Amino acid sequence: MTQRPTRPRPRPGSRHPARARLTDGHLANVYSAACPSRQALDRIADKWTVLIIGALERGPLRFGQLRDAIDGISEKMLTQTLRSLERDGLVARQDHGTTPPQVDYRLTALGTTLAAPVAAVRAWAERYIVEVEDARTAHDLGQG
Amino acid sequence: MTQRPTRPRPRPGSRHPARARLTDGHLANVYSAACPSRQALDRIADKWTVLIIGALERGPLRFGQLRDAIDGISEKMLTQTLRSLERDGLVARQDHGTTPPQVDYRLTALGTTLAAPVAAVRAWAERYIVEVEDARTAHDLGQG
DNA sequence: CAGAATCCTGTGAGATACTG
DNA sequence: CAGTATCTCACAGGATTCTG
Repeated sequence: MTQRPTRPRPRPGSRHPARARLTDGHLANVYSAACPSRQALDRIADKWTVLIIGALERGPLRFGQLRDAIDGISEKMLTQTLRSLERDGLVARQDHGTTPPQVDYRLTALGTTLAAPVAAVRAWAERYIVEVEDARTAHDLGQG
Repeated sequence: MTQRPTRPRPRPGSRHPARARLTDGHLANVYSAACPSRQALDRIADKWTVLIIGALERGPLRFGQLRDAIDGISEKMLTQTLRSLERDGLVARQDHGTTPPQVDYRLTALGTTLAAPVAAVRAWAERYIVEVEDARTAHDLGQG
């Protein structure tokens, strides 16, 4: 999904071996893959994560409701992503212990803080999708 | 990366066949995978996309500068993602036609509108990474 | 330098079946 | 209902080499 804990570690014998310098502060916005906030980004910048956070924005939902709300997600990915979000303290899982089982998911306080940025991205997508599509068809026409 | 044009199309014979209803407006934030803004999201919610947009935020960069600025990206993924961004009208490529070749990339006007939301997400990551890590270790300790 | 072309592998992710 | 367990495979994506 996104957690790739056993990332093969960029082999030292690579062709672009770190490329060390960056002598001046010219490229200040460099942050290494090891940088914690980069890892957080890697986690957040994920399709299903964004969609789940978005779906939970308005309140708790049950497993099945999430599955239905997020078109195209498989139960497997839903479960996996929810587990990750739970682990990262963004989503809380509440099992009511009833039978048939009833479990719901809600954003934690931390998760709520993420909802705003995510909503901004979604808003962008909704606002500018037309421009993107236009650019795309224009580009494709140009290329044949 | 994100473009998976030949996605095997969620087979109609699937076990959760659309699940049709959603009778009431209860889950208003459902948008199907076919919905355009969903597709835009699928494109945007990508690790490399976010990082490239972020890197170009402050001004044009050349290919090598981007490669160096974005730790962990391979030349292949950089090229691919740049091509996609170009196609979507978010990034403009300028080839100076010199030898040795010199090409630089900059955000288009459209791309610039995306920089803000993306920056918000990055800001979130930087601000809350600690909480996420804490939650994670707490959770992992709880589970053994 | 900025890529294109190739080869190869890990894993993201769907399909299916089983269970309390 | 809310999962878990498997099997499977396409493809994302890294490594490497080549070129104008």
